[in-house]
Amino acid sequence: MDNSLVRKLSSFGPLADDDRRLLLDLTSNPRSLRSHAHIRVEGEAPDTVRLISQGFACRYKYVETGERQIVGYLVAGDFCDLHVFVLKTMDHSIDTLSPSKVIDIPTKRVLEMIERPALARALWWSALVDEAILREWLVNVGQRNAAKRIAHLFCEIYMRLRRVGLADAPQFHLPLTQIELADSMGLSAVHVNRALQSLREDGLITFKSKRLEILDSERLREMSGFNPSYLHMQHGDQGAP
Amino acid sequence: MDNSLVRKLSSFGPLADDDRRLLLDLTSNPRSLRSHAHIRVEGEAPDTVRLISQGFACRYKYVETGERQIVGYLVAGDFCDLHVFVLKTMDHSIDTLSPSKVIDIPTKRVLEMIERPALARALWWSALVDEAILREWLVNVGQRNAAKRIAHLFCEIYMRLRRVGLADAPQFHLPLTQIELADSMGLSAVHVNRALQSLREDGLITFKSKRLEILDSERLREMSGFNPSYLHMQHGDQGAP
DNA sequence: CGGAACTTTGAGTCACTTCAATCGGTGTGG
DNA sequence: CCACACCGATTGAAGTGACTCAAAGTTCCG
Repeated sequence: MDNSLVRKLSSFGPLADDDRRLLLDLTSNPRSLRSHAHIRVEGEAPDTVRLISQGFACRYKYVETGERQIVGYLVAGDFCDLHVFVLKTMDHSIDTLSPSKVIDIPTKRVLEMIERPALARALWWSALVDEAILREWLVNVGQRNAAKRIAHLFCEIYMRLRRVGLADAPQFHLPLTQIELADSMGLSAVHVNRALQSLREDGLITFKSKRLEILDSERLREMSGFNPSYLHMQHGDQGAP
Repeated sequence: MDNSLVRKLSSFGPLADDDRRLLLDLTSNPRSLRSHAHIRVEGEAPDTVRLISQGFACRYKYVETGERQIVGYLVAGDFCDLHVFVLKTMDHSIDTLSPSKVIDIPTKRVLEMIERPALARALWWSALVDEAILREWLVNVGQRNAAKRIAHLFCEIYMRLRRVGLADAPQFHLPLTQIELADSMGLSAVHVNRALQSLREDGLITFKSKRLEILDSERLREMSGFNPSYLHMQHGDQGAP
């Protein structure tokens, strides 16, 4: 028996059976959300920890001009917020990008998790990796051109999906529009379109009907400067297909 | 009795006397570092938690082209790494930017801190705020033009220095070169220079000999879209001078 | 079938880059 | 105490990656 959360936390280190069982217990009874539903809204004060159990979502923030910046994607096994007990309000929002399932973990259960050293460490690891991903996005947007940014993002998502068992082959469902890609990478949608064309012309990817295929993952990684070490996958494969 | 760490954690919530005492105990015996010394190097495996007790430092990462992206600044009271027990290696480096003092907190002491609920929450808060700052940097670099990015950064640093009692007036020591500003904001040094000129011409700041003066903090905040809520300062002032 | 949302293309513009030179301050060794 | 060297700040000029605007094409879906 297995699910995305268990798989993800296992990529940090092996879990004992009872820890695994506790995690599996949590994930019963998910709530279904349609595409483009609000999971969290900036300013609200969550009193549970919310977990994505299926689907895709994104974190984002609006700026004064009305533009938005997507600051991260969430896939199955990712926590929306580990704020409970600590931060009063959300400083950003989270929306689904596809029909999804989410689980609300009541604070009581979170405490149970934290009391188990292995799970406490695994949660801490998960938070540190989220932060490392954010750093890498900043590097990406700050230093790379459009094609490289997008290529780097694709490499990252591929690795993260593999980690939870959702992308055995370098070919997977990726429910992003070019507009959403633009909002993630600090680019205009028009320019994203042209950058994608160039990646296609170079034989690196195809991306059509929300389906991404990585044709040459070695070259994609190299041209984008992708180095998966920031994902801190201490166990399991480091990615070569 | 007081120090930067205590002040910073107090901006999250009041501390009991014994918690405060424990924090003060930690901060005896700092180690002095010259300017531009390495605090942490990408790839190393820290076995302590390192804390900046005086001075300025920056986190950064190099990309394949040899450019670097600075992904954050550290001021007195900031932790370099809360990785211990969890992450094997550093995925980025940290250098001082001025003569500084750092403190190594052995894992034993970290455990003592975590055993106290109030301190555990305060550390968790500190980590969550670091992540929020990173998100805001991504928004900044992804969505704003050069002058606004720099203005936003100045607002942030001002708030963070106030929080630890290092900037009573909107005028303080800021040991950054234009090159470092460029590396932070994803800009060229030449363009940073011109953006600074425009901020000066608009009567918003002066910045000379590593000294920043904010002439009109209200307008600086407004033009850069700075909203301090992401710093989650639940106690203490929210910033208007 | 029709409309909305997304993708693609073209043309013109602009923010930011690169290259290159100069200027200024500061530390150092003779 | 001066001369040199070095680093950072500044300026100018030319190039370009990415943007905006606008229109047309395509896909999706009720």
